[in-house]
Amino acid sequence: MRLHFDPIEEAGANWRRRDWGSVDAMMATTSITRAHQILLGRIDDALAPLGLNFSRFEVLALLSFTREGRLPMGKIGDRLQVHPASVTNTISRLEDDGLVVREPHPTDGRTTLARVTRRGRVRADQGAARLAAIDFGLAGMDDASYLAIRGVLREFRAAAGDFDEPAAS
Amino acid sequence: MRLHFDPIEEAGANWRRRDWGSVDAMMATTSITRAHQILLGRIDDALAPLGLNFSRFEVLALLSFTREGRLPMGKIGDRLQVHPASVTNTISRLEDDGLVVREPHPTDGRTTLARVTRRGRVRADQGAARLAAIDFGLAGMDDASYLAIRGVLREFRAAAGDFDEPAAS
DNA sequence: TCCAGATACTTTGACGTCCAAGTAATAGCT
DNA sequence: AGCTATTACTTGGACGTCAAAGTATCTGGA
Repeated sequence: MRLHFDPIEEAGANWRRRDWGSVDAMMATTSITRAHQILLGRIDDALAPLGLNFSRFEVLALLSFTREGRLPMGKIGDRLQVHPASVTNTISRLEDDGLVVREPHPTDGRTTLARVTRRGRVRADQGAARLAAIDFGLAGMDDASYLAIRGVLREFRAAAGDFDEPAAS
Repeated sequence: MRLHFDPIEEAGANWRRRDWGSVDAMMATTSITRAHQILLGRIDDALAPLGLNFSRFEVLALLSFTREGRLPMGKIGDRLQVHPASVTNTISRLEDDGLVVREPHPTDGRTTLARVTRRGRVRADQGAARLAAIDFGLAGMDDASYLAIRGVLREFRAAAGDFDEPAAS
């Protein structure tokens, strides 16, 4: 279904007519929401043939970046900003596919480590190649726009307390 | 959990080290994903006291913008870019709360109309006020950034076929 | 040493979204 | 009119996320 007008501009006009306020913020937020929806759809489509979705791929990539290819479940959640229950679920599915294994922590009995397997590393490489091939869903956008988005949103994420700003702002 | 570094910058460094390609696109997409996550969390928190989430609010707002306060289910899905099954679910829940009613289409027996009730209109107004109060989750961002985001993403959405560009590009 | 509180993960249940299949009604062609 | 394809919505199942409760383990103070 292709609309013959920009639904966000339309919403902005309605919002203004109603005098509901914060029109520019509404349009910006809605733009981000819609862009996210498009991107996630493309990414999941690209990864589907590998039996991955974006969440699973992110975990594989994160593990493969570490020195020993493993992390405590909790750290994975912290890094990827997902709920512990979601980590449990994601790791269980990756384990079912033999891309990850669970290991006990050597000294802390509470902690479970997830370790990426050889197959998992291969799968991560394949996923990365597929994502790069579609420019992470952003295909067609120019480099300046990449940087603009990243810059504006980095500021936003920092203000939201997503991470500590470096001392020298 | 507040990290002491920007996880996206970190991911970019790892990605580059691995030579996985499309680093700037990866960082831009990840930024959008994370921003969306933050925004949706704030918005749903703001609407929760009203028994709404963003999806439900969007439907109420959309209906209240129409001349007669009603639309076919399918049109709602087209406008908000959500699956028909999701529309069914959302409308059912709004109906349970008395914010919307289903009506048969006067001439087309296949079609069901959703109509916003008086209570639904009030609830939409309340939701809009709450969202405006938090600047749609973007609080703290300046007006120039709103416009920058909207401009860049509008181009992206148009390229993605989200809507037809006006003749004079 | 012992125990209360904190930490780490899992389990259960509620909710939202999507896909695929099913039901009902309309539209178009003959 | 009659038949077929299309359209509109709903239902059931799979999956992902989150919150809250449960289990196991660790930590730190008495």
